[in-house]
Amino acid sequence: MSDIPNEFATRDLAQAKRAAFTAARILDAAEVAFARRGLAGTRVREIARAADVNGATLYNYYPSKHALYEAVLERGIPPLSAILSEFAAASNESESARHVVRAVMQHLSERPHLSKLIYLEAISEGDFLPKLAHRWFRPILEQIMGEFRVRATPAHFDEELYAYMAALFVHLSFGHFALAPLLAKTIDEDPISLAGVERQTRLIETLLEQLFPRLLESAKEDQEESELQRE
Amino acid sequence: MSDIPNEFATRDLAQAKRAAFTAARILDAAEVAFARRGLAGTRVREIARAADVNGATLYNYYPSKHALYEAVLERGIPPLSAILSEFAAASNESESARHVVRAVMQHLSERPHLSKLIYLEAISEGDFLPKLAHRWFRPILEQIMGEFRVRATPAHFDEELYAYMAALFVHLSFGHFALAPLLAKTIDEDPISLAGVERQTRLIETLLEQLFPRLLESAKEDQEESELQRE
DNA sequence: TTCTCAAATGAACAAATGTTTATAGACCGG
DNA sequence: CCGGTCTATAAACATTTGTTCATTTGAGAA
Repeated sequence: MSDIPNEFATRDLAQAKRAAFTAARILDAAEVAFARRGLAGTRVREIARAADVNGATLYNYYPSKHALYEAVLERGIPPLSAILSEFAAASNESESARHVVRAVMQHLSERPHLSKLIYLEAISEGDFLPKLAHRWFRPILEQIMGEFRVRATPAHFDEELYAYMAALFVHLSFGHFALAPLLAKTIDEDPISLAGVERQTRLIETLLEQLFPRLLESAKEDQEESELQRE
Repeated sequence: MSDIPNEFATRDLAQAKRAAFTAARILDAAEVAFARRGLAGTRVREIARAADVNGATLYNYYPSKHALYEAVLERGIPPLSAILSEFAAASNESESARHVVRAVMQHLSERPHLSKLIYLEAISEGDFLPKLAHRWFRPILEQIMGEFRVRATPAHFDEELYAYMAALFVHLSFGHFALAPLLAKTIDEDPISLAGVERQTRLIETLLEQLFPRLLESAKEDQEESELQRE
């Protein structure tokens, strides 16, 4: 099976390496471009120029602009899910929520385009949105729901309330990177800098760990209130 | 000054009305389109089709696609600022924060494109972003800073921390509408429906009114901590 | 060096883009 | 019904768009 003639093997290996390199360069450039203007707003030649290849070269690796766009998202999502499932395994320890927050924020600060890609896809209601919902957002939701069911409270709430709490977490982490350019133009500190990310991370940590039980309590009251009103 | 010949006046009035009507129809269609795909991703003909006018008609009212885009944003921002300044006037009563939240959320649910426009402009770092920062985001920041300075605590924090708290509010209100399509694909309830908006409004109210003093306390500790570490 | 073959390219294509211009249409006072 | 004036249109323009294809380049094997 592995007895490919050596001459060919080494040759193919070298070529495969080169090919992989350009493919990656194109994918990186595409990520940056798509994260700024979205699928419809990005020009193929612009990606090519940024990747320093001819416009036609791009089509040696990806059959279409749309396919390239999907490739960008397909590469971006798994690591995000990985962070969650990693902590889901050992989630019995009490500090786990704090750790997830830090891990997510650190990952996002290393790949600041991800948040923007997700927001753009959501806002424009693109073709990829269903996949995004099922492969990325639903797992987050499940994780947070499980977390709260176990630790926070004996009472249980509608699915929707959990979903909104999961969304709250997303708003504060992913949203921070999506809105960063606006915040940057308003204050002096760069929200994407180490200091900025650290500050936001602490804010989320404080909110989630220390205050969420209270939030649950109060939400319970709200819910009972509105159940009363319903009668 | 007002003695314009009557014949002309009535004629002009009727025509002005018609013109204003089409101009508004174009502006509305443009708002929807730009809120989905942003400036670069939106096609002029697409706006024209949605407004049910010929592509050329559009240029009788707006000199360029870019100008039309700016007109959309110029119309959207003032009401947002108005909500704030309205409550800023009578902000001594204790329930004011709660009222601002409700007012903002209600306004956004009536004009759900606004959030998306803002997020798109921020993400793509468009030409309008500086104006957005100074005319919309900075006032919010000032308002919230003032609020906290007066009521919350004797200690004071860096400008940046206040900014991030203002941003927190924006994430949860505006971000809710921007991310709504994703949330909608993940759960059953439509986040933009009356029930959905009400739920999110309560979440924010609970968070801000009941929990923010504690958040400030804890943030103060964090700050002192990091000041200690700095030495 | 020469040969081979995948990788990269320049030139070309039809369709779509933002915008302009010359013409037709609608409204209203006479 | 007429004539003027503003509004709306169809057709056209140059450029840019996504994509294809025939050709050239370049690195490794002989």
